[in-house]
Amino acid sequence: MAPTDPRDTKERLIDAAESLFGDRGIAAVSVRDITARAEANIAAVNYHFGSKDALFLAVLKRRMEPLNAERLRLLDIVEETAGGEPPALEEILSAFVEPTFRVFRSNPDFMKFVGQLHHECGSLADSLLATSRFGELIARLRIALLRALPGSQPASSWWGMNFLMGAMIHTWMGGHEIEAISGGEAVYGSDEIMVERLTKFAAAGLRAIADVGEEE
Amino acid sequence: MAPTDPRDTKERLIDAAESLFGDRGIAAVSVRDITARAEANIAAVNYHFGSKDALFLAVLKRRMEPLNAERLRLLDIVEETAGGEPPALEEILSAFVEPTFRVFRSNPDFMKFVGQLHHECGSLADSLLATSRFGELIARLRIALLRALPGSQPASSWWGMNFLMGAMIHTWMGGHEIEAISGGEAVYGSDEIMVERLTKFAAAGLRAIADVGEEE
DNA sequence: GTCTATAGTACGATAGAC
DNA sequence: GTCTATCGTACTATAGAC
Repeated sequence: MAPTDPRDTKERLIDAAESLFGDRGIAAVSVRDITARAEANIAAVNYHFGSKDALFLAVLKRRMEPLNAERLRLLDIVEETAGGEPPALEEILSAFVEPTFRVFRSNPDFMKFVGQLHHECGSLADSLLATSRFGELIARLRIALLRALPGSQPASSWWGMNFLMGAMIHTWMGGHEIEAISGGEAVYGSDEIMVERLTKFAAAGLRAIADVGEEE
Repeated sequence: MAPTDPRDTKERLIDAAESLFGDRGIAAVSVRDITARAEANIAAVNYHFGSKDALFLAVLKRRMEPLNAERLRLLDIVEETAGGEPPALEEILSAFVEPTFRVFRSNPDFMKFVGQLHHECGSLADSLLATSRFGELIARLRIALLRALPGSQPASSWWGMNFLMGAMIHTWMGGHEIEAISGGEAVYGSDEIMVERLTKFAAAGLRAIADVGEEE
């Protein structure tokens, strides 16, 4: 029987894998799950990608490359607009956060997949760092944060970035949960408001911990 | 051959499961992995617990029950000490955060396991909410936050709690990662400093988003 | 490029000897 | 309480027909 989705098998496999990886994690999804969802034959993953791991990398690269390129582009704009001055903390963080919520709106499964990846500690997590200019992005972000927080402890901005990443990942993965726990009081609302919440939260947090750990 | 660990098989199984669940997630760990690590027979999990799921619940309850009881106790103390006034935001958050870092020092695998649990969306995640007074803890925390942030948007404190949970989970699970990425600049340091960083970060963040989403 | 069939392995769980 | 042996199932990957 012909699949209901008209796109070619290779693309349907990436879509199916993205969706399942985001929902259940990478290790917990079988090739059979993926081919069933994609309405493809069991052998299709191996034919088109060679292995489950290679399919995983294809899923990661398809959206991560344009996503990180966009974040770097926004960082450029923020710094150019500010002239020689250090830009406001909120604007720097927004360049890092906002594009992910744009992807989240159109492809929530992908951002959940990235969240899963951050917490599946094995060798797979390293592929995130090695892929799609992620290391370059972190380095640029770090320099911008240090300029925006003159005199702060070097460790503080690292831990602040760590907290922001955690808050972001948890929001991608658990937004629904909070809506349920709160009995409807915490509504996701628009992306704009969520980005505003996250960037204001992290900017104020970074300023508050700038001197934690300082010698007396 | 006798196991090298002198404790009884049941306890060794819980220890082994906790450690493996924290490292790799729950779904990715097999009963065989657990019994091998515990130096027990393959049939031991079924004999002592009945199933892998029942062992999972035993791992969760063993430390989660005393942990949440301690968080509720600290919340009581913070509120009593403040008399009728609302306590400072930092102190409320510390009651929620500090005990987890005490457990993290002695049993890092357990807190990583809890982090894994929060992000493995299936039916297992619900067991966290249903276990060990977690719902009660969240409700108490929420009321305290609202009193400490008078006039704030109801949704804001929910999202702030969500961000704090994410930052905390990511720190349990990825502390090592940040130390590596930072090239040694972000050292974990003492629990006291990490708790101080997290509570100051979240308190300032909560104040900063208190009025986000307000009608004009 | 898509299918069937299957090799080879690992899984959770249980029965029954000791 | 611990062992061996095994059932029934699911897994990744591949070979070979069409």
